[in-house]
Amino acid sequence: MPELPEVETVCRSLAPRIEGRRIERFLVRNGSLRWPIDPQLPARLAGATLGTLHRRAKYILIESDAGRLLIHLGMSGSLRVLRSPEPPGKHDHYDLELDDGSVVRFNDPRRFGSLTWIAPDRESHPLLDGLGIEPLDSGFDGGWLYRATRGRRTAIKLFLMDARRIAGIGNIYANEALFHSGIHPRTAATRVGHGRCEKLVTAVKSTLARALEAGGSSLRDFVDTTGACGHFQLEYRVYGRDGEECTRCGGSVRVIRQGQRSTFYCPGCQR
DNA sequence: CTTTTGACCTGACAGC
DNA sequence: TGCTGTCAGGTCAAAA
Repeated sequence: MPELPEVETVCRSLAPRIEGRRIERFLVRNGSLRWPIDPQLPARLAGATLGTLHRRAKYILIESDAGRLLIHLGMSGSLRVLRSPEPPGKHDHYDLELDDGSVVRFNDPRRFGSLTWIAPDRESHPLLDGLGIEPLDSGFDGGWLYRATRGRRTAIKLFLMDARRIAGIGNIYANEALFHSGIHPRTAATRVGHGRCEKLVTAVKSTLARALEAGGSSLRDFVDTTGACGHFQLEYRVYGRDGEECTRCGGSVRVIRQGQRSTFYCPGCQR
């Protein structure tokens, strides 16, 4: 579930509920996530006051006077804010109990998510170092993409998804953006010229922005309730539509494998 | 350095 | 019904 727009939505929804709140108790039920949760973490953060939230790629950063929390939702993670107590489920791995009685609860069946900590005296974190440009930043433009792809023979779709180049474009958005820009996902990155770089950047930005709108609207109370997805999936042109009719040319959407992930595209529209 | 592959996990679903 | 295999929104680490 957590794509970049969804992580952004979670941040926006979470921020007003937790900024300025104090952590009364930090309860870890199962610390074996992608990386084990530091056993010292609950003690270090008990009593801390939470500050501003930020998103970097698909990471959620939460400032506090005892250091920063770095949260990743992985493939199946979600965060909810509970207003009244509720018995924890099988995959509810940790709770942040806040001073207003609410509980921030992390659920993640596959446990690909993570919770790490950046000490107050540390500038950054190894997981954040080396992340590429944010796709919604103004610096990410056609010229940037053109320069960055010169000499790169990897497929353009894999390039889009390489976090050390561009941070936060997931499988869905790579597929959708390539469809909207008419580029075949297997095209060598270095063979995408000026014009198509411009087009691709525009497609990436508009697809993400559109999904943020869609996610934002139906995810407004995401952290309060069920963790249901937004409705951007209703706008998928190729993702998950293997064998279905292309909405643009009427041809058949195809699926191939790239980097052990499924790539969906329209052979008629994408060259 | 770049590119590819394996690994981490559970759950849902298709096919037998 | 139950078994087996495949796939899933991510991404790091190791191998090639």
